[in-house]
Amino acid sequence: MRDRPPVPIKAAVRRTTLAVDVVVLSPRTDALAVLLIRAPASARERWSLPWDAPQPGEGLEDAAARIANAALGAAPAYFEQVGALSDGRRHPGDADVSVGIAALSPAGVGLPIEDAEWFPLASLPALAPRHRTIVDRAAAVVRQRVDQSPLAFRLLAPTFTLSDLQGVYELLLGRRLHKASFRRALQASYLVEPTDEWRSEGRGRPAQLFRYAPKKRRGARRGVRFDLFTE
Amino acid sequence: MRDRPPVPIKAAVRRTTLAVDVVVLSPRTDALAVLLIRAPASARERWSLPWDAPQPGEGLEDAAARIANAALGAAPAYFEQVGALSDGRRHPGDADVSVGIAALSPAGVGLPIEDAEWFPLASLPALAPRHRTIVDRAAAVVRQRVDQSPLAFRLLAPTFTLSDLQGVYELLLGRRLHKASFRRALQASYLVEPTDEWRSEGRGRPAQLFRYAPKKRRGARRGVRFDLFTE
DNA sequence: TCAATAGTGTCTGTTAGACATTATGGA
DNA sequence: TCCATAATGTCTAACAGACACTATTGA
Repeated sequence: MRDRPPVPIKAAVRRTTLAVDVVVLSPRTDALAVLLIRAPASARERWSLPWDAPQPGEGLEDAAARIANAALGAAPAYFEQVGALSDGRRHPGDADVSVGIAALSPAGVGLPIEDAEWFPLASLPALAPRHRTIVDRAAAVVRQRVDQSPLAFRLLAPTFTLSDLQGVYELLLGRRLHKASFRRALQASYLVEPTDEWRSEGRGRPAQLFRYAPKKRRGARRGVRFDLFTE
Repeated sequence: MRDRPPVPIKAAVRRTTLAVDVVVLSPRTDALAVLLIRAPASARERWSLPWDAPQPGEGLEDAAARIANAALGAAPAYFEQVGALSDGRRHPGDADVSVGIAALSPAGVGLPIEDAEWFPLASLPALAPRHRTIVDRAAAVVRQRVDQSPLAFRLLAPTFTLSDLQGVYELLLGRRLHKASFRRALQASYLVEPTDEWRSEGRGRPAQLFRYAPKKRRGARRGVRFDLFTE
């Protein structure tokens, strides 16, 4: 059992082409939307994710910020890495390895450039296979981390109503939530504080505006949930 | 507002040096342990994570499997990507970008090569700064995903007692769990099935052996938890 | 006045943790 | 016999969801 290949302690590092592919997500008209840019006529698909190679010395999140900014016309509020992919799937720039990054932006922020457009997550046009995978993974990552990470608040303006917040959670989770339970749990979490402003939208009672203001508190210490469902 | 930099639709892809850094995790004597390999005398730190550049055409997980196999002498049971890093922190091979991958292996599997050793997660020797970051992130990722992913079962032999399983969860979560609650939740999850074998270890009543055998079931549909704790 | 939305109080079934008890082996 | 560990039953407090109700605005 001692004739295994030696450990590559100081292996020769090969050179690889690397792309940062950004999934800019934003709530648009009752659906999560992705920002896509029009591809040149020569490309096989007509749309693609905003992407680029990182500049020398530029961090991956910095590159993602630059790329998102160029397409959206504003800096997204939050970045979450989706992971690195180097399967055989085709990338528009034929990069060997892609780092997928989800960028979250509130509705109505920024003015996308002429060649960019929002598409609902549920009805995307054809994308290069690797971009398709990255979008799917980004959506999964965002859904998975929504209650460990303040993701939802990054899809909202600095002040928001509790119905706004619940709406974002419903978009992210893809299902309706119970209003009273949602507010009770939110109250117990000390994540938001009320402002003294109210917003009136058409009919109905005006809603109080809140802001994200998490209070330090000890972790929940709850039991194991075994939330694996094999589908 | 139209004089923003053009979108890099077809940017020139630069070449980058890429490393896959593997955090092999295994339960050893009541603590999670990481497999490190002895670095050459010329290196600044005496130990490092097993790592290598991916071969041309080799997927990242394939590379991680090859690298882990070379150090551990056996294939780990599970891989979970930790993410890509390209901050300025120093890497033993000076790679521009590292992809960190956590590899899980049951206790007692494999025979580490001569230059490899297990270190408890809580008392690691000095590592190159980027390796240190990757280890910390791997531990965080594993802790975070333990109830969405069958991680715990990959740190156990194919059959195990419920006390074994609870012990692994306690290692991963870093806290004690309530026995009756743990078993109730496990029962309700349909993740394990009993075998007709029993194991007697020293004193005490012998324990029944179980195996991981998840049944298809619908997702839990529970409410939002707001499990962000800012510490 | 009606319609629509915000926000809250109460009830009930479920569940997590505390505690106690039984079961079964080895020393 | 005693001790250690496995496995399970019961009680209780906390919680999630259903439902109903009040509050406050615009049409």
